Amino acid sequence: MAENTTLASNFIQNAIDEDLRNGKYKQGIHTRFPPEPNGYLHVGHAKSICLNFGLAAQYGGLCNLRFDDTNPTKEDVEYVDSIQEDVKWLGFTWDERKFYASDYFEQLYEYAVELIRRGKAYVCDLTAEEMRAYRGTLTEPGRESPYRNRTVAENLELFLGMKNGVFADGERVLRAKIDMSSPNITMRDPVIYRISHTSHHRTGDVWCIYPMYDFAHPLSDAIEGITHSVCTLEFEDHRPLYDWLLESLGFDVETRPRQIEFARLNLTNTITSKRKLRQLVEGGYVRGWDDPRMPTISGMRRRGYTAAAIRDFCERIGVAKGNSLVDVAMLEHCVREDLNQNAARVMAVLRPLRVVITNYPEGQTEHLLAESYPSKGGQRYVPFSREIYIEQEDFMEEAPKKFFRLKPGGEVRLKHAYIIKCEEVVKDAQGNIIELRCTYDPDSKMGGATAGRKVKGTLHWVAADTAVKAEVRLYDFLLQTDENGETPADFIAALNPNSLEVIENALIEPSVCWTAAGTHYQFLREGYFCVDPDTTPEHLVFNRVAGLRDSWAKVKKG
RNA sequence: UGGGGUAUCGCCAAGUUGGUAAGGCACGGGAUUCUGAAUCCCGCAUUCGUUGGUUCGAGUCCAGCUACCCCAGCCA
Repeated sequence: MAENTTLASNFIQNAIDEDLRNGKYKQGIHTRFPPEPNGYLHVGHAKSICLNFGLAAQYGGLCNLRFDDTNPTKEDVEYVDSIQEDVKWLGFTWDERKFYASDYFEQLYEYAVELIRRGKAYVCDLTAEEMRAYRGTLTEPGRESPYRNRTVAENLELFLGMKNGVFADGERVLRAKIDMSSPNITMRDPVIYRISHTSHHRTGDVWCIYPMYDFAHPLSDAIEGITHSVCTLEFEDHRPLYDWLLESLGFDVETRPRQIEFARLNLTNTITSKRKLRQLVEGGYVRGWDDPRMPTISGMRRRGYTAAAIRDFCERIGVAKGNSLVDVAMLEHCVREDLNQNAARVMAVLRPLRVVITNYPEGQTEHLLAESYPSKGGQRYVPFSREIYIEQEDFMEEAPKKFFRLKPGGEVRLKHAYIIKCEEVVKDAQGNIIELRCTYDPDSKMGGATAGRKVKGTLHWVAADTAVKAEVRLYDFLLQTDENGETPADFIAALNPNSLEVIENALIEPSVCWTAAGTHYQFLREGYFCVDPDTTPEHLVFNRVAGLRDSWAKVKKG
């Protein structure tokens, strides 16, 4: 592509480059995307997906998809299915390398046994509350558990008992034996296995003990031969534990995985917390995980965001270690840029105002040639007749000086058609404008004698007799954020009551009557739209992906 | 008051061994236009949280200070 755009490097690439220079990871770069199947993926995950798969591609390596399914109480197959669909849709492939942490339960168990044998883990009988008390605080060291010095044999037997289900949930845990006085709380003998008599979505009731993230993750990485385990900032404190485990179990320093942390994505006007998104779904604030207002991958897909736009966005925002809040305008810019190239142009009138062209022959219809892609070519025919509809917003009886649209006595160009002049305004008993009576310049269409005449405005329109009715759904931000773009503490109270506006009776040119869900269009002068899956042959439904940039709106505001 | 992090334009973000501040978004101005879109120009940090120090020279090195984020789940 353009070589004048210097792609910014990031600290992760620098770290990998350095590792490579130092002769580490001769086996090649290997990353992984490790979602927990406890919810739908959102934009924040898209950043991680692009990063992990992107890094692998960039270094000629591989990236695995791995479900981090070590907590059966929160996970479900519904989520593993949606996650795969979303990653694929984003344009990435894991080939045969789809794994589950649960694939390794047996090996993980063996590693835990080995840790016990090496005197580096013990079974602890403290209750959760007691353990909290023993852990100490941020400023005070913890105290050693009275069960810390059990013999290896005793630990082995107890751990086997845990595995065999002789204990109840919470009765005992397996802990790593590290350092209760460590200033890093993560190192104060962290729990690595807990008892939970819960059936797992993949392993069923085979296990009643499940490994904790801190234990399962580094080992899963090592088992898969991951070289760079990229995760978010909050795991930075866990890195010493990650390394401790691999070291304690004897993994080779030159080849074992290295954890690198980056800052998660925050977007203005956007919720990027799985927990909060779930609240929206379960509380009925949206129609589901794929509601077009949701920042989930499935929501954005339904809304009409393209995978290319999302990938471009992830590339542009970069990767760093500082917490940041990206302006959602950046995302919108990326969709517009993609859709401007790739969406067919079409005319649709959202809020119709009837216009009768009094000097146009009754009963006549012309099929005017119109370009569909300004940049790529492609054409279609648009029918024109005596009665048409224009946008209500495009007429003003008392227009300000800078209003380049229709006004009494004024002229305007109808896109792909003629220049018309407003001769009369028809109102109902209440004074509402219900119709405009205009005349047209018969020579002003493309190729005509007066085609070159300059009029200030150009309007989109549809012919009354051939227009197709459509439902159009307009979206606004789900979340109203403060001036700084921050999400208020009570985000439910900050939800935008006007995030969805449904227009039942929009009119669209007949060329789009056959269209499939997911097809993108630019409705001329209105924005980018995408056919919603609710569409049927009898009832078209469009989602507005994004409006066009609107400098008139700025002028209007002053 | 413990530990781990981060501080470069309104928002993201480059800045490899110190050599005299990339790029994108947003914004402003102009050109162009049968989409007030797109496109095209042009503008937009004498300054890198702050205070000192080292140096011919520091965003990059040193010291102090300040601000913000994360950590006390048998969640991930």
